[in-house]
Amino acid sequence: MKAYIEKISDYKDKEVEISGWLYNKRSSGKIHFLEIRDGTGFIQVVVVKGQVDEGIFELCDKISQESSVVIIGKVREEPRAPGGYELDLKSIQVIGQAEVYPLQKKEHGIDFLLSNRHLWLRSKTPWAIIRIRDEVIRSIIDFFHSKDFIKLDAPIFTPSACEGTTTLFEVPYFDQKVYLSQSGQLYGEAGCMAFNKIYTFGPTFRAEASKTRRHLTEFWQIEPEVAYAKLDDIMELAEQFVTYIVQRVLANRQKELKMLERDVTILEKIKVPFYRISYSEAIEMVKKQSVSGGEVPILQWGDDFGAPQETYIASQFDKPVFVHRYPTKCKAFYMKPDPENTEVVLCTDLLASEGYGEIIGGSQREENIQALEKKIEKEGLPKEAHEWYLDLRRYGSVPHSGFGLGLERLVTWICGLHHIRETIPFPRTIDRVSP
RNA sequence: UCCCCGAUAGCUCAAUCGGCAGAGCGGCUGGCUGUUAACCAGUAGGUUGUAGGUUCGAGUCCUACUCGGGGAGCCA
Repeated sequence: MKAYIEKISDYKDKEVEISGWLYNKRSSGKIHFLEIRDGTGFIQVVVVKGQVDEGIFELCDKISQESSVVIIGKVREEPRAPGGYELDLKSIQVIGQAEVYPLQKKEHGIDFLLSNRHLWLRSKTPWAIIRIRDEVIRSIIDFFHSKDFIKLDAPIFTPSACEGTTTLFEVPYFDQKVYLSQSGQLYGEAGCMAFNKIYTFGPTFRAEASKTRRHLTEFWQIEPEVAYAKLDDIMELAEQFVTYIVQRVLANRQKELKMLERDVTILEKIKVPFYRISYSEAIEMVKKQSVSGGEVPILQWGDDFGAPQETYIASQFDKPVFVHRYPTKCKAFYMKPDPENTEVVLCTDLLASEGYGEIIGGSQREENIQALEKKIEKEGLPKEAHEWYLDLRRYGSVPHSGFGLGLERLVTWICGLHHIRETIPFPRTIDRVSP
């Protein structure tokens, strides 16, 4: 009976056929331990001399790492085996004998691993991370559909910049130039006026010359946009959203979190409501720690937070924290100023706990056409390119709000990783575009 | 874009003051009946990133370049 390793406990004491690859081999003269992976999991196969054909025993000694094999064996519960189950081998067929495999069971440098990303994906750590990423993606889709959001696919080729042109990738497009999308938001705003509640989910591109553990040039963004929603409404939506995803990963990907040695007690605390502080309160927090001898440099009201301040603020909370109402001059043209204080805009950043930093940025959008036109002019953005966007204010404008979540930053935090590049199958960074 | 660091065997790294280029892993050969990145013995494996310079002598010092890593700013 054909089986997958992921479901092997369903086949206790039964004979199964597994199609996979030889992950590792340990041998002890008259007994071989083959660690087999089939993409769904890993399992140890035992081959004892005298209990199988002499030919099979000899063959097992010669199979190289990562050779593809189809094996038949009996499933047995075994406390000594990693995973709790092992297979007593009946027969084995080598489909493709592998050449000497470049990746070893010992430590490698990051340059070598990234150059061999197509093979590295087979190893346990990347395998666990990408499976958690998949669970996050499924959760995103399930969450929004359970709340009757429509998935709206924003274009990748865009004629204009959303927030300036310096970070855009320019590509030739017949006789003109277009840019790779760095956000689906403006299209999302059009979508929410047509469908009320929408979300976009797709790859976005930023040509930022950033060389940090938090940046990719190609990353996936989720951007819900809701008609008639105010800032408080989308903060509620955002905390429900993040909570739902984290709890789903905890429910369905325990094994993978354990492989990554993630402290799940921290994740178990991630439940609504999250903390909410204003930008002004955050500035005060930073000042206060400095007065009492802290090392984080203080900022004046009006400065944007740097990495040390953001890390400090997030580290003061055991759950993610919303920082809302930033100074108007720090933020994008489409954000609506707070009617109670026009020095600040109705925006919010969600900072993940443990110093992982910003995972969400959102705002209530400016719905007034005169105010928006003024902002576009002030920031020197091309008016013609934004005409269709201004139409959204001409024809039945309403308050509306949305946010953007970076998938890879979320996965980095959930997995407790050091670097964002491990959360995407084939990372694109400033100086690496292959494999 | 700016600052810092690195490049030696297939991989991870040593090499004292400028003085014979070395180990572990992986490969190959042999041994081992419960291994967990198995272990033990033997063995092959090198244009020290590239170009130039200093020196009796350069992996080591100097200059430039290439590639990579870490961080800042900016951002998700």
